[in-house]
Amino acid sequence: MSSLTIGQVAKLAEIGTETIRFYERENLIPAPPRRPSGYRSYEPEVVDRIQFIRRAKDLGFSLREIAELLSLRVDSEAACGEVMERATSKIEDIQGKIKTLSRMKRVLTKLVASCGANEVTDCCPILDSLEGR
Amino acid sequence: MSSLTIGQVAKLAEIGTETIRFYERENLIPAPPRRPSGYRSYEPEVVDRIQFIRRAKDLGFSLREIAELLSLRVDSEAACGEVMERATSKIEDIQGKIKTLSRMKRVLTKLVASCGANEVTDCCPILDSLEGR
DNA sequence: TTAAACCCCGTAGTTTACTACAAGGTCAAG
DNA sequence: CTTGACCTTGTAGTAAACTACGGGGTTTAA
Repeated sequence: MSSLTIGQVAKLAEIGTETIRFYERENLIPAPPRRPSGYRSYEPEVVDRIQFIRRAKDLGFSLREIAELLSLRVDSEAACGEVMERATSKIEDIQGKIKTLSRMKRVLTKLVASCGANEVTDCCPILDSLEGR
Repeated sequence: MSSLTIGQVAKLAEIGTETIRFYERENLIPAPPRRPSGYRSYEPEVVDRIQFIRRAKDLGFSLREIAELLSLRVDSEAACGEVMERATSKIEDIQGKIKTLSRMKRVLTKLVASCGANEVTDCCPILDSLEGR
């Protein structure tokens, strides 16, 4: 038996069962088939999908944006162009985030370095001056 | 006169005046001096700070975490060690985000590439399979 | 000197993303 | 064959981060 109950999925994905149902209502995960009793019956892959949602959320994507990311696929030739367009814009978005994070990291690294260098009074660059663009 | 009213700051930072007051209440920006009338009088640097907050928020940091980031500085020798510790943990956090974003970008790039390659039926890798750890 | 545009404070409402019941049905171990 | 852990739906409550009033005082440009 490769199918899981909602509770088993919740445990594997380290998330509450109500959050899974909430994601189902919000169309972030597909409604699974049901057992005769009405219990949801999940394939193990749903765990990956939930973990993807969690990671994306942690990166500042809203659930709406995550739904868009998850819908980026092509079934028919016709949709290809539109998907490419959306994917390309997401890539730019992501590239921007990476750039900002890299700058933040560089400033923090400098902060740590100057702290270590034992510059006694007022020894660290202030983070305030980080992002004046 | 280099000082700004809240409305001028709001316009420059592309944000509402109520949000600025909200950030003040939440200690994300310092309470500015007042004019005799009670009007807030800002130095232009506050605009940078607000933009930093906006960027950090977009990267998935909560306002609490942003407040922490903004407080990373050292005035006395004593605080140095603790600041270094906090900064180091933030660097790791940021590094993790960069890594996940890079993976997302790689998968999306592959998606776009395979779309362009004109693989007609079911031509794109599904994003579902993105983050199985 | 007055009217539009701005500021003050306080409180209340909204959106997003959960999180917690309540009332009841199901399953599996002893 | 029952009991405790688990599932169902639906509704309501919460936390974070704004956002929008209302009732008033201030500035500034005509």
